[in-house]
Amino acid sequence: MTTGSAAAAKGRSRAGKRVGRKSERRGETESSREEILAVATEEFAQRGLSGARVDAIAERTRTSKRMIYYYFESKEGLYKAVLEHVYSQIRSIESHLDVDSLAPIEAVRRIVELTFDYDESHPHFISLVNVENVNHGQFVSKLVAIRKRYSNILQLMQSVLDRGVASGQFRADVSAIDVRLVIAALCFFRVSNRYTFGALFDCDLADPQMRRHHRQMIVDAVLRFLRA
Amino acid sequence: MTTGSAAAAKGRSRAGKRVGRKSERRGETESSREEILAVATEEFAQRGLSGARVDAIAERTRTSKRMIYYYFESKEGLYKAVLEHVYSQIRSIESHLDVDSLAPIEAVRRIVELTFDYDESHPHFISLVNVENVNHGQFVSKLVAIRKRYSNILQLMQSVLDRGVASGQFRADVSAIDVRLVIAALCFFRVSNRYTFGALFDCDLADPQMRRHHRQMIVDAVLRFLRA
DNA sequence: TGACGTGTACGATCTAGTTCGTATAATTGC
DNA sequence: GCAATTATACGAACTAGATCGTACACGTCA
Repeated sequence: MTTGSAAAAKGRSRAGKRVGRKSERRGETESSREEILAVATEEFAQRGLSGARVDAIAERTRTSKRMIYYYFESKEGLYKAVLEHVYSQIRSIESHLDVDSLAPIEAVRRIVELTFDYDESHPHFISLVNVENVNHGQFVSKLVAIRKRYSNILQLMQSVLDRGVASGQFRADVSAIDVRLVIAALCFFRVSNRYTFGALFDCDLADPQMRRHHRQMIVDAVLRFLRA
Repeated sequence: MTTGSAAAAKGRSRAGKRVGRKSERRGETESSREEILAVATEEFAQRGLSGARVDAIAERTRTSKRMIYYYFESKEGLYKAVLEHVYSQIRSIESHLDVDSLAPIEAVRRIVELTFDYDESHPHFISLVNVENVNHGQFVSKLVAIRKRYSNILQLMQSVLDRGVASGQFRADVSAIDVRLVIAALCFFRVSNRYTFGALFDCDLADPQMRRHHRQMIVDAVLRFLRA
């Protein structure tokens, strides 16, 4: 078991190094490990942790099931890696944006738009978060690196709020976490519940026109929520 | 297969009749069918469609696996029944409420509060909707009876909006579906994402104080969203 | 007697994980 | 500089156990 971990860890760095060489040989940019991860992301997002089949993942890669266990040790290990990967890709959306250089209202608008666009263009991420919640979040809670990043997001949000309150544009009785919740809920729900909401209310949330409309609407809703 | 369906259909009405008798005999109100449905609801909500185990469901009832297949034909059939059951329990929340007798703002407030309270007290429902969305809503789309009810909800909402616009309290450029989306998103997300959101932002959304705070906050957010 | 309701035991299949073995590249010893 | 050894990357086939579903019972009530 200990040897197993060590082997996997080594394999990881090796796989990293390998990219260049192998890509020359095969004319591909993806190492086996990365390919497995990409396919597994889709599979877990579409079928859930228990619904995903290791064999199905293996078949869709150019490599074999053996390699999944070689690199990730177990189905659960692969799932964890997928989760960590998609969460780390967000890279604290806010930190890509120099919110401090924007006026509070403009900063909030940009944060909402970024969140909206990210969620809309990453349905796999949304789906995986859903899967994780169905599983009572057993695995997210262990992603310490990710959690740290999220606390930064809150701090950034808080600074924007503080400036808005100081300038008299925002009300003072809203916390950063509240705003995050409102923004996340409005952006996330559209994507996560597109199938049930779409079916029950007979509308297509993926329609570009609807999407544009809701993008504006959510920005507006959040600003109204914050306005003094 | 046709006979199978017929048997199940008969079984259903039979089971219905049986309730009284059996409850006298065993001193219980639940028929086998209802007991299976209740246990399955929990199981599917906690583990998803593929994660749920028929044997596990059977073990948790006072009856056997045979009866699951007797009444529901298959695991999928049981899942469909569970979904239909939880969706029909909502019974169009709004229709329980005589919105027409309330002033527009008050009507919206009550609708939000009802939605909030329903979602908070039915985490299994939320979880099942999640499961269904991970599965691309293959089954909701077939629940025609449910879909009809939801279109009524929209009509009720529209009438409230119309009155609000007429009285000058609400703005005119918001559709019933938009409001439904905003309300649903804000109420649903708190419950559906309580594990991931809680872990990442290090807070407990189930905390009663937090819940009370958010209940008020969401009402407020929706009203601010609608205000002319 | 015959339809309904129920339990037990079993089978066919699926699936996570493993075993054994190979090829290629890296490293070491001389 | 080259042979020997070792480590990494990979594949095919297999196994043990899980899991859905069924065959065949038996009882019970009208």
